[in-house]
Amino acid sequence: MHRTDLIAIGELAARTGVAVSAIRFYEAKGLVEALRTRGGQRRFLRADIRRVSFILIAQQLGLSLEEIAAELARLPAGRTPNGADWTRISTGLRVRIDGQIAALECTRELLDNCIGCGCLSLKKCGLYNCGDKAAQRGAGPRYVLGDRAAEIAEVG
Amino acid sequence: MHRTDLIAIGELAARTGVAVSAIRFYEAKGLVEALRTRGGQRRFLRADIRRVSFILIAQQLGLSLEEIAAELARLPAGRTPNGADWTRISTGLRVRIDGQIAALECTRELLDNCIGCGCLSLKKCGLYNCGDKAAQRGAGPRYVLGDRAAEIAEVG
DNA sequence: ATGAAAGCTCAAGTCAGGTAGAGGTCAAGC
DNA sequence: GCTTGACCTCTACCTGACTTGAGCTTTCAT
Repeated sequence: MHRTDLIAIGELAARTGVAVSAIRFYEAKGLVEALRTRGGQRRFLRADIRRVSFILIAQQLGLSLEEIAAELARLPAGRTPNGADWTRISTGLRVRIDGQIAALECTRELLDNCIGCGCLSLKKCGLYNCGDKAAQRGAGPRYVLGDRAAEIAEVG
Repeated sequence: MHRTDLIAIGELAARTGVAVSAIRFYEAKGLVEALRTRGGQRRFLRADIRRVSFILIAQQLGLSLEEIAAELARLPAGRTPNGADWTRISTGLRVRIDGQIAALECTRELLDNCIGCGCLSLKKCGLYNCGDKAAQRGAGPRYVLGDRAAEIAEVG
């Protein structure tokens, strides 16, 4: 149990459910780091299983890999992160969840008003202004969506 | 007010805040339909402003264009959709919002447990099983995320 | 000592949801 | 009738998050 602390990429993949190719991709993006054997193969720390788990959870909450990298950067340097470290960093996610819920509740309320009149008037409803959060959720090419919709004319 | 019922693509763009290129893209995807002038220019119905507005709102809730197309397909054929039609179709979105909120609340609760122990153990937490909704939110290449994470081993 | 399984790099492809630009046409007001 | 701005098609490109494949090497159990 002293040298098995290092695991191969395949095992990390199996333990986290992430594809091997994805782990290499994460490494390229700086989300995880690997030691190398003399032969050039990657060897990860057991602690990296938690790290990858965190990536998955954060992704589900809509963080981009870049944002996740920023969060992970706050883990202690040099030392292997422990339970308390993960607790601290995960607490940030909770705040994000709260924000998302609030935005959705706002959207729901506005939609209810809209359902009442069937208008779908962007101006009246303000359906677009419910938290930038709501707009940003969902990766992909939606960068603009939040900004765009602020002052849109009324429905003809 | 009888022939101005038809609007050019630029006006539809201006009224909805969507780029002209995006409207053409939506047409290509079958989300909107256009009549054509003899010269080949697109002419939209005023009612299409509502249609595009619906697309925007649904997008914010995380529906893909394909899903939105499916929703829109339920609008009355032949007849121009009226307020009641939009009310009916928008009500579907409300259900979706409720589901998203529930999934987030579940995730939050599980995360709270996790924060308690700092484990990030996917098996123990079940953080991934909180509503397939939560997993699918966020378009882009995440198709797999929901399926993948079901039976993942415990953290070493 | 060897052979299969797992790993390596690097370039290219995929998918969603678009944008940008080239090169040419239409419509409307003067 | 002409000009100018809006419109047309088509191809190519963009981002994010990966996957796929080719061609080659390392590791490990026997």
